[in-house]
Amino acid sequence: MEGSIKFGLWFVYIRWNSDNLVSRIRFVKTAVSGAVPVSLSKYLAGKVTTLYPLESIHLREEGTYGEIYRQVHAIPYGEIKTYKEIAEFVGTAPRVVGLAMKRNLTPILIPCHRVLSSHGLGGFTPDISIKEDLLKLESNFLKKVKIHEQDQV
DNA sequence: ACAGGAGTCAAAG
DNA sequence: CTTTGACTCCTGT
Repeated sequence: MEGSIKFGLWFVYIRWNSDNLVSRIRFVKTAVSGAVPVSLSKYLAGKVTTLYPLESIHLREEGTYGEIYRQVHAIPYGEIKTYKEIAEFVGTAPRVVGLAMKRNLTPILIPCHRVLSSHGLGGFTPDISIKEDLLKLESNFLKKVKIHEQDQV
């Protein structure tokens, strides 16, 4: 199954199967017909913090890249880590983490936007502004939650 | 066998 | 502040 949904100036394309296993997520300029999973549209609307029950094919991968993808996947919503931190945990070089992120077939699901460089944002394909938007989306959601909690006290 | 990354750090201009 | 070079190590060819 496949489909797309608008996100800012881009469309998020997604392809998945009946087991909620996602094989591809991509940022494209023009819409692809078809609906997307509810959890994805809610996430992009800033209404939920989890993509469950969607799962990335990368999590089942063997070897160094698999380790990297699992570590990145474990970064909580709204939090960030550096390429270096991930590299040290997995036991490899920061550049290898960068490479793995560039070849990430399922961004958002494997939240590569939460991995920044030591000095700045780091990169993002096809456009760095998407990375900024996703980070903004998550920090805005967390702010709202805080305000709501204060109301209840 | 080899070149190249979504990186990092120190040193120099 | 910006540029340069050394270091790193996995992947695709």
